[in-house]
Amino acid sequence: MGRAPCCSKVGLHRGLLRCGKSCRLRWMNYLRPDIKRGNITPDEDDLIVRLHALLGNRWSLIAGRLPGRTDNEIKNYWNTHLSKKLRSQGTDPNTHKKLSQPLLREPKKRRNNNKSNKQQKNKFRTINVAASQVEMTKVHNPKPTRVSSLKSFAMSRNNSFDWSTGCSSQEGEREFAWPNFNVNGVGFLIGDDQDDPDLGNGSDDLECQSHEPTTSSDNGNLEKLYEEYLQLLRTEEVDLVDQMDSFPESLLI
DNA sequence: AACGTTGTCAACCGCTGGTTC
DNA sequence: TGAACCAGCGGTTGACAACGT
Repeated sequence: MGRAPCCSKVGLHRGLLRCGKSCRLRWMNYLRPDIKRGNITPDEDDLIVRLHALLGNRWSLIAGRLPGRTDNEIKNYWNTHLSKKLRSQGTDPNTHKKLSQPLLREPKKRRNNNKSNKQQKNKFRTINVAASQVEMTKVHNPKPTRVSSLKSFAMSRNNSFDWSTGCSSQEGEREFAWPNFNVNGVGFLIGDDQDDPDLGNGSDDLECQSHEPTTSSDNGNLEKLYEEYLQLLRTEEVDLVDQMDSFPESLLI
C-alpha cells in the first residue's frame, strides 16, 4: 500500500523492508491488538464531529477519546466521509459554521454499501458493527501527562491517550479522577485515580502539580469546565464553534 | 469489455518537542 | 548548553478496488 518505503532498504532485515519508524507506524495504526475493527458507528460519527468542533484537526486528541480508534483512522474517516457529510448538510467542515449555500450533490454511492472487498478479505478486519452499535460509545479522557512547564502542557503534541497503559473497554476502564457524565447517549467514562502514580499526588514536582488536571486542588475548576462542556454540547441552537473556540485551551491548561 | 473517474485507507513525509548524553 | 536521537503528530500521497460511461 501507499508509497515506497520511506528509508533506504539497505541494512534492513531481508524481507521486511521496513525501518523502525515504519514498523512503529504500522503497529500503532494497524497491528495493535486493541484496535477496534469495523465501521465507525453513528455514535462515534457524531462524537467525532463534536470533538472536531471542539479540538479542530487534533486527531490524536480526538482518537484518545474513542477507544480502539487510531488518529489515522479518524483522520481518514473525517477526510473521506465526515467533511463531505457536513458540506452536504450545509456546514463548513473546517469552521463548523453554516454555509450560505449547502452542497446539494451527494457523494456518489457505491452499489455495494459494504466496505471494499480488499478490506473484507483482510483477515484482521472482523466486522462487528451490530454489537458496537448497541453498546454505548465510551469516551475516554486523555491520560494526563507529566509536564515541565505550562507552555509545554498547553502545546504538547503528546497528550493523546496512552494505549500502552492497557486501557480498553474490555480490560476495565483507565482510571481517572474526572467525573462521569453522559451526553446524548455518549458516555464519558472517568473513574477514580487516586492511585495512579502518573498523576500529581503531592510530589515534589510543584510546577507539575499546579497544572495537573486531576489534583484535588483542581477539582472545582474541572467540575466547572465540565459543566460548561455539557451545557455547550446540549445547546443545539447556538453556534457551537463561537462558544467553544477557547474551550480546548481551557481544558489543556 | 474497456477505459476513465472516484473513493478508500495504509503508509510516507516533514516537522516539533522531549529526552539523553 | 547544545547536539543527537527519538517519539509522535498532522498533512499528504498513491496503489488498489469500485463505480460510471
